[in-house]
Amino acid sequence: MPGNQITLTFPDSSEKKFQKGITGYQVAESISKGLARNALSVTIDGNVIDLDLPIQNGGEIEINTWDSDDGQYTFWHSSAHLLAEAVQELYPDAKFGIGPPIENGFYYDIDFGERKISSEELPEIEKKMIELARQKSRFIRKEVSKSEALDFYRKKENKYKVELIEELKDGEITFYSQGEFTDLCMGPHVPDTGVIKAAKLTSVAGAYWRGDVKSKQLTRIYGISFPKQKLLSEYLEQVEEAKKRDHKKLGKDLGIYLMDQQMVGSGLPLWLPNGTIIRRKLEEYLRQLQVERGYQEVITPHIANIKLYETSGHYPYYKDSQFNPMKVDDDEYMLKPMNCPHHHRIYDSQLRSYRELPVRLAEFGTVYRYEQSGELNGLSRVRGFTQDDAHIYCTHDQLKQEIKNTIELTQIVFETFGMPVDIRLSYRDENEDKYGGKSEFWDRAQSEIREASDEMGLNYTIARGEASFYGPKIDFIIRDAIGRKWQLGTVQVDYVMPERFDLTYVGADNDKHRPVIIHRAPFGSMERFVSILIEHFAGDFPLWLTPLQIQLIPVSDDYLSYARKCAKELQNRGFRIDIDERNEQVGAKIRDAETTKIPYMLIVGEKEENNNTVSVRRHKLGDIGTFPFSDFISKVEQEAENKDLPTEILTEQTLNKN
RNA sequence: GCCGAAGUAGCUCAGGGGUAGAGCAACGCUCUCGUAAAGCGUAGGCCGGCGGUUCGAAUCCGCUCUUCGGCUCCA
Repeated sequence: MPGNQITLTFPDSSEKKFQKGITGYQVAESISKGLARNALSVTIDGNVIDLDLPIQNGGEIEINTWDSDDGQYTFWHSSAHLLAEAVQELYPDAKFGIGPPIENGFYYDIDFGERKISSEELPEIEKKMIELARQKSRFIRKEVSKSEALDFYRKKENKYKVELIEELKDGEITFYSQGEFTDLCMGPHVPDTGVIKAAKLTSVAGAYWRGDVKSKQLTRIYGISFPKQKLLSEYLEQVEEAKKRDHKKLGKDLGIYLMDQQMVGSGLPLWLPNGTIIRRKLEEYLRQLQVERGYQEVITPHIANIKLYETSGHYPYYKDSQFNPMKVDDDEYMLKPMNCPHHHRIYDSQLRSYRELPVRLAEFGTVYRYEQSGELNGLSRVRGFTQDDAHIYCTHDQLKQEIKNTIELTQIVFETFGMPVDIRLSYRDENEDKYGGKSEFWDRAQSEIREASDEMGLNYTIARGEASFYGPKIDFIIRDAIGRKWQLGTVQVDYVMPERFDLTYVGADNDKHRPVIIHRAPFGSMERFVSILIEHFAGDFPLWLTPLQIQLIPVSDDYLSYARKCAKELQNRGFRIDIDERNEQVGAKIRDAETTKIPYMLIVGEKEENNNTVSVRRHKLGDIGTFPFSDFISKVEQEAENKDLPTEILTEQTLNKN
């Protein structure tokens, strides 16, 4: 009977008819046995459900395996339940909070009462998890009434689940059980625990119940799991790789920055000579791009009268994350927490005509914010940092084009570093109190950034509730060389500050009008960007950025003069070079240059001196042969000029494309 | 700020109630050397800080500071 049939559309757009009430598993089976074996859950019209639930209505269907995000989500969600089951067996008094999947694994928040769990106990829990997984217990879904659910957890004296259930509607409450463990859960889950072949509990940490500082702090156990042992090993290798790249370690090894807790203070980095070269090179690079695009650079002081921030509304709005004001004469002054208000005053310092708009004011401006001590982290989270800030004052008619220009600039920047970019449009959500400015402006700004993105043919996602308080924004989320995502640059539209600072321009009609402001910062913060670059390149910077570019290694003292001659020539052409004049063997000098990640080594001895050549070693590649000195110079000049990426990055990208 | 872990030489780490250890780095001397570590020697530490227990503490206990992993926050 046709009434009993539903039509399902597969990801490849093919359609198939099925009996109403068929399960996801059966659909998978109808495609292939392998798919059915690997299936973890099924997504129908965007809703992820269990494989054994009957499908009542047609729609878009996707069978989720480990290879899809939904599949991994299901897998890790079930793993969280497995973790809870193991904990329940080992610590019968434990009370469970919530246990969701996350980007890389899962966690469970647990109240262990007076007992403290240390990381030494994790292997035992891990062992129990695998033992339980081997029992291949099925995940059984059960619909329960609200009173039943409340009864169940009241008996267990679990106030957390009771609190959660009280907020749910009767009729939509489900429990999931596997083995001896039952949990309040809306699902979905994998068919049985047997699919979890490998698990690793990675850390234990405190976490407030429902993220509320005033609530009780529960013990959060983090873990990750896989359907194959091999995947776990690969994951652990990747974690090791990330550790090797840690900018805090490399930053110290390579002499990039220093944190001096004793006398300077937490979160206040000291840039060492090597780090300063990298930072200045980045600044020069962006400055050049900005000059080409009509930006004007300005410099503003590090403190200002508090009136400035009261006018912008940042104070007292962000009072908790600012350094306390200080008394100066009869006024209060503050360390500047952002550059924008200063730029607004520069804009407002003269009468502006529509003919001179857009005015684009740029500054590498250092700002100070009071971050909580526990939040500080190397260069990536600090209390004093420099933004590659700029504010573009333009007319409403110019807005879209200016947005496009800033997007284009940001894209060029990340391309230079070999970082693929994902774009996110951050809109406001329904909670209008969180935001300033008129509703109509918001709607207009949101559609402008969307139109600009569309016209540029960008792929983007929309995130509601991620806007800043004064306007919607475009966030650039980059992926580094080992696939991690970082939110970097942003472009923000602002209709609020022009009002607050009463900014105007004289239009063609001879009337005063409000400009619109675009805030933008491709790097975001120089400190954080450098920390990400260090990890992205694993310290092997492109030639143009690297602090020491060429190491000259004379074979013995007899060839020092030739080495000095070459060095002088390279220096004259602007290269950063060093001669290893130490009384060491060649092998040792090479080794030291290699471990400090210097891109080029020039070994010079009798042969080279006689033929006016250099023997060239490239970092990580080794000996690449002997070249006439002049050929070497043109090769490296070109490499630096083109801002070529280190070979390895190029290789990884090429591989990723295939 | 809160939870957990850790602080021993410039770096990486061992030790552990009875005079503080190694490797690398540094410094000195010898070797003048051909593609990832020459040899010998010297120096280097209030075992993060304060207090307690003890005849005696780097070691045990308490507090504190700092760092790391999380939580919260991020204009």
